[in-house]
Amino acid sequence: MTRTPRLLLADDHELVRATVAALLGAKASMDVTECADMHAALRFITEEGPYDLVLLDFTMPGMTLPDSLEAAIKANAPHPVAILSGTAPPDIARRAMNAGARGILSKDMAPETLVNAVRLILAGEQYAPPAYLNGDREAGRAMQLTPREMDVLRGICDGKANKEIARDLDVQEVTVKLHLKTLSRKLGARNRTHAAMIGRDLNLV
Amino acid sequence: MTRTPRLLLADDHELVRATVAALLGAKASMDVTECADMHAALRFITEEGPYDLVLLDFTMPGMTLPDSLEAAIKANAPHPVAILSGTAPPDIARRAMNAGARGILSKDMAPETLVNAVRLILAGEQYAPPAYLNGDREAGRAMQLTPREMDVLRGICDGKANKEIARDLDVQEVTVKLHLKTLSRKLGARNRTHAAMIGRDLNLV
DNA sequence: CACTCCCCTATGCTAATGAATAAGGGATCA
DNA sequence: TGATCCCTTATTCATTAGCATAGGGGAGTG
Repeated sequence: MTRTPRLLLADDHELVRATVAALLGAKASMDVTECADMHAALRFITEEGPYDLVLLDFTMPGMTLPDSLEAAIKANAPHPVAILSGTAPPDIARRAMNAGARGILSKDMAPETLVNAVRLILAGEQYAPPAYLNGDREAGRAMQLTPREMDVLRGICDGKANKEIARDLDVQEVTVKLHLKTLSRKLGARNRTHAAMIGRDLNLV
Repeated sequence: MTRTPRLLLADDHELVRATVAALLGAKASMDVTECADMHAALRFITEEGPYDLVLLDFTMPGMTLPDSLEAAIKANAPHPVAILSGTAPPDIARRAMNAGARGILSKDMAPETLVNAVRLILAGEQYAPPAYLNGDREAGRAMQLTPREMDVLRGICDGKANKEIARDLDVQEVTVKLHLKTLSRKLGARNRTHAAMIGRDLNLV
């Protein structure tokens, strides 16, 4: 790549913008434009784009999945759009990739990794942490779900009530609740339904 | 196919057995063996099998998914095993097919359709109602989910609470509950989590 | 042995879900 | 103009889910 890549970085956290922009701008010699919400991002893309790469925070004003992501992808076509996430739960990642995002970047990746991931996407590849991409069961094990937690998750995915799962596993209902709470924490789920969906996305069931 | 196909029909409802056996036996000239539970089915398969096709009710004594289904498939290999369902919710169908079942037959299919489906499977094909097989969105529309119900289902699949969905859709929480109840009935789901999984399986989200 | 991790249980509480019933407004169609 | 369907809201109620805190027992490891 001979030309200086032009990037658009959209994130409502100023600290994140500054950090990432410094990293990609100063250390990787890229031309980084910044903005703080989805509306501005779309304006930048249509008026000054397409950019070689658009990085979108997935929690920022105006950002919706998949609508505004798709709008950005369409506006920036054929150049790639990637998601910059704090902690993107796997289902968000899946939906973003399904919608056509070319990568999932995490804000707490090692700086070198982040730069390399951006270069990868600029080169036309995809990038997503292995745990995100089309869940092989290794991802699940890496997530350290204990056998009992798996049992409970399976029950949840069948739409069973805690009481029912407790009967099946021959334990008390409180125990099921405990496992559910811990596995939800591990999966980044906000409740049983979310946990079930994430488990399904990771092919844990 | 020159030889008379040998079938094993396992269902704990005598009426169903009689009906289906008469249909396949008398009208389609097949040699149908009957039994009433999973234990007997496995015994028949190992002692007198393999059959050209094994038909298993998915709600009968001893039947478990995926364990005993897999046992039957293994015992009857390489000949096919199919599920005979009353009203198999899509997630059951998916899991059965994933486990290696070669078809999903419904007890309330038109008799000709049932016979044809059996012949199809005997010929080495697969059979499942279109609504079951890897959900194209047509299946969803066929299931008549109204736009609002789809909105609610999407919210559920994101792990959102009713209150949250209500805010997003700008309606009252009771309205969300109503939509949830009706869509759950349509999908055959027992609760929100189950509905979310079924919706996911049908690619409605 | 002390430490950690997994598994299980108990108590107590608040919030969310689910179900039932009743009913009004708007759109479409015969 | 009924009939039907979708969307909406209200009210009430029982059940479930979810959270926090506190603890015991077992298995494995430095």
